[in-house]
Amino acid sequence: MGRSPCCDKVGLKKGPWTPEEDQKLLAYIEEHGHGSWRALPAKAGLQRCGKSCRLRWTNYLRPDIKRGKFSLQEEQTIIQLHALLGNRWSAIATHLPKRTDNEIKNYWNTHLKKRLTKMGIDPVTHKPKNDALLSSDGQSKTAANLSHMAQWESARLEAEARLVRESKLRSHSLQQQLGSSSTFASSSSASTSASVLNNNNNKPEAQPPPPPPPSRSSLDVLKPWNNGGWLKSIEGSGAIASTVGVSGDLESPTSTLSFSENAPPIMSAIGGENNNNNDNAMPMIEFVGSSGNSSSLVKEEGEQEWKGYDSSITTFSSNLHEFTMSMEGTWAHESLRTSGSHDDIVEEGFTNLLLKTNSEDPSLSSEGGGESNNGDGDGGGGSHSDFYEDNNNYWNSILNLVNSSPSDSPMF
DNA sequence: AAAATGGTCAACCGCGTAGTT
DNA sequence: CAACTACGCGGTTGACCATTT
Repeated sequence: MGRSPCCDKVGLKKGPWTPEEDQKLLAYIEEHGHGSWRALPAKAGLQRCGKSCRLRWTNYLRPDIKRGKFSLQEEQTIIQLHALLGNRWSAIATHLPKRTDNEIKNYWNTHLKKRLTKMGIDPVTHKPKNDALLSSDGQSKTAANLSHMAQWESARLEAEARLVRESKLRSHSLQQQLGSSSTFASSSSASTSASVLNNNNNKPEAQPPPPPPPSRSSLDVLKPWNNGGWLKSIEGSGAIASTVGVSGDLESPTSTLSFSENAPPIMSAIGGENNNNNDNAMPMIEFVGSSGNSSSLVKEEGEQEWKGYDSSITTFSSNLHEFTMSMEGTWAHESLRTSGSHDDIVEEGFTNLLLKTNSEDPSLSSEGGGESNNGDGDGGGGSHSDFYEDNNNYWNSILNLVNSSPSDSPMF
């Protein structure tokens, strides 16, 4: 487990990059691709360690990087994904085209985190701070477990969405290798994408729920999840349709998580690049909710339109809390605790839980969880319209929150 | 005008892990 | 299987700039 000594070598330059260094690195990668980062500096004539070169490339020189202010939609995406994924910046970055994990991380730390804090929302848990204070230790532990489960499921979603990208990038890279000498962009992106995919899938959080499928092949990850039936159950509910191309066929994986208008508006990782004219289009989180909001999504820049935040905060907080509580109830489910059946848990799935966010379910409100959520994804006994409406409210409130919260409100 | 303070962000550091020998 | 290499990730630092005092 030796650590890379590359950065310990003496004589290597550190600190800000000069334009000359940038030019050298850029020219080398354009011509040869980055190849081995460790070997690159010598070949490119740079007095830098490979790590530094990689960082400079991925965070600054890469041609497919968008710089400048984050749009409102990007902010929304970050906040939501952070609620789901925590500080997994690379995973979050996969949903934000042309943004680097470093940039997102910085933006979160310098803008969004503060904004949420000012609003009385814990930026770590995304719960109202008052609520966090009230919760007992036991609840906190349970919530932590739930968070892990949520992360597993969200990771699955990431992987699925990323599959599309990976496949596309591979084919793109292949085309370029076949057709031209300029391969740097696609090869870099492809390797990054693949690596991120592996890395994320292989990086379980502290106490993950049941072990996920083996992750050597990203498709292997998805097979049990998709074929095992939990998605079927969701599909059966009409809530979500997820397909991964031809099973096990990397050639044409298409991944779509789409929702009908009446479906619970969780998030839609829009694959669909196959018929997308924009080659740079990445799977973006698409918030499908009640009307009205969609238009605001295209508003420019988050500095504006942060009005009406207080009511949104209230709604957001309470809904988020309800969501968490329902997760607690589900996670505490006896079958999940004792049966050890991975299928059960897999079938339950975070998405399913999300869809089941129904605070009216009495079994969910009882401590220690009750006999609920046995995973048929049918929405239980409650009325579908109410159920969908609750979920609509939940996600829309997040949208409203972001849409309406002033970045520099005098209120705070 | 100068000093102090705060905000931003590029870059570094250390760790975990996949892959290789 | 152990040792090692290489890489990517997230946390942190520090230089730079803007604003305030």
